[in-house]
Amino acid sequence: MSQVRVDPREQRHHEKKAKLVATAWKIARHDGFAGLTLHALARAAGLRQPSLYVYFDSKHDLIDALFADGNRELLARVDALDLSSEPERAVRQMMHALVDFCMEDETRAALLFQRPIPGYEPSVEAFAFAREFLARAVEALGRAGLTDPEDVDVFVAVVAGVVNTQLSNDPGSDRWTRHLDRMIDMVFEDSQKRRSKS
Amino acid sequence: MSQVRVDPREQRHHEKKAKLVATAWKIARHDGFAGLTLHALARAAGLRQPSLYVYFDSKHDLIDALFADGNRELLARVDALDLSSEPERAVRQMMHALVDFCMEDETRAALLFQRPIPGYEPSVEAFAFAREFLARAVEALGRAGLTDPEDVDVFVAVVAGVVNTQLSNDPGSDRWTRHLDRMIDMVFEDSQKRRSKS
DNA sequence: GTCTATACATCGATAGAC
DNA sequence: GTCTATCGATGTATAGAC
Repeated sequence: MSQVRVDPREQRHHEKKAKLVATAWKIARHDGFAGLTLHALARAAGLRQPSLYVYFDSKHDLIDALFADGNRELLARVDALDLSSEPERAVRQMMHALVDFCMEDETRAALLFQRPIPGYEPSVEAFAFAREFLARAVEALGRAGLTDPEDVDVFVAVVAGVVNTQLSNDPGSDRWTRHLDRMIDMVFEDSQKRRSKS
Repeated sequence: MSQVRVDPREQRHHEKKAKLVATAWKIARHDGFAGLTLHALARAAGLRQPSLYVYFDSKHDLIDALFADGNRELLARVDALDLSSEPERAVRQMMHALVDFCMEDETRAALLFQRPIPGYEPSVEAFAFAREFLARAVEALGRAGLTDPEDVDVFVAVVAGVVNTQLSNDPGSDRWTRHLDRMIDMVFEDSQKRRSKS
């Protein structure tokens, strides 16, 4: 982090790119991804549409920057947590952070966890952040004794179900998310029961 | 069902419309919803694009016909089931039918249960079929003793989680769907435990 | 790095003849 | 009911001057 990107030109470029990403989020939140066009972004940024190609190779490249940015933020959020030493509690903490993260910005959650943009597939680099978050979650689950890959799959499906159902059916309320702890406990108990059986 | 639509003109119109819907599904399955344009549909049907307006008022009206068609098929599928007299078993049967229905056609499932088309909102008439299916499911859950609305929400989130996770991450495999029975039982047991506690 | 100008491709929708 | 013709809007992307 010391010798990297000291070139002031590259620095300015990087900063402006970050500003454009922030502006793009603003537009997407306000008008949906359908409203996030290069013209709209340029207008909001006080630029002309072709000028954006200095910062993004293509529309998909812009979306990819948003995808990476969102996942980076999620990862930062999770890393900032003061995780409980009680493993199951730590898992609940982490999942609550995930749910809060999703609920505070539906648009961002949609980009990260659904496919709101036809034709866009995340690049491997952008996806690395998403994989990293999953790794943290799996790690936390492991500390809580939930190590069987099948149990992990079940856990993931349950949490994803809560988030997706809430976002799709009634974002803003807590009709489904309020059952998060109950559902997490449910999976843990089921996992324990299966372990004791075999 | 006897005096309705005997007019041969209306009959032909209705039949051709059904054919167009079938063709539209074919295109959407092959090229995604992004590839389903009025031009593409007309081409595949041996028509010119403006001619489609005889059958559909707009693009959204076409999508709505697909949405209704998919939900109608799902409802028919569930109604054709020979449900077990054992209530929990009947619920599992119904959910398996739902999962099979989703897995055999990702495109259709996406239209019914996600929002793959920006800007499209189902009409109330088209949505009636979806509500009807949900009603059948809730009915079956009730017969199995799962009547608490909160338990129903949990159940819905779990099943939706299985379907969505499978479709989003690895359609074609059964990595998540194979745990369907386990997860259903898990919710039932959790619900029973809560009932006995209170 | 930003601009003007423009190419190029769709797409949905309408008008009006047949 | 189907066609031709066409409009109008919108979007991404490129060329080239400054």
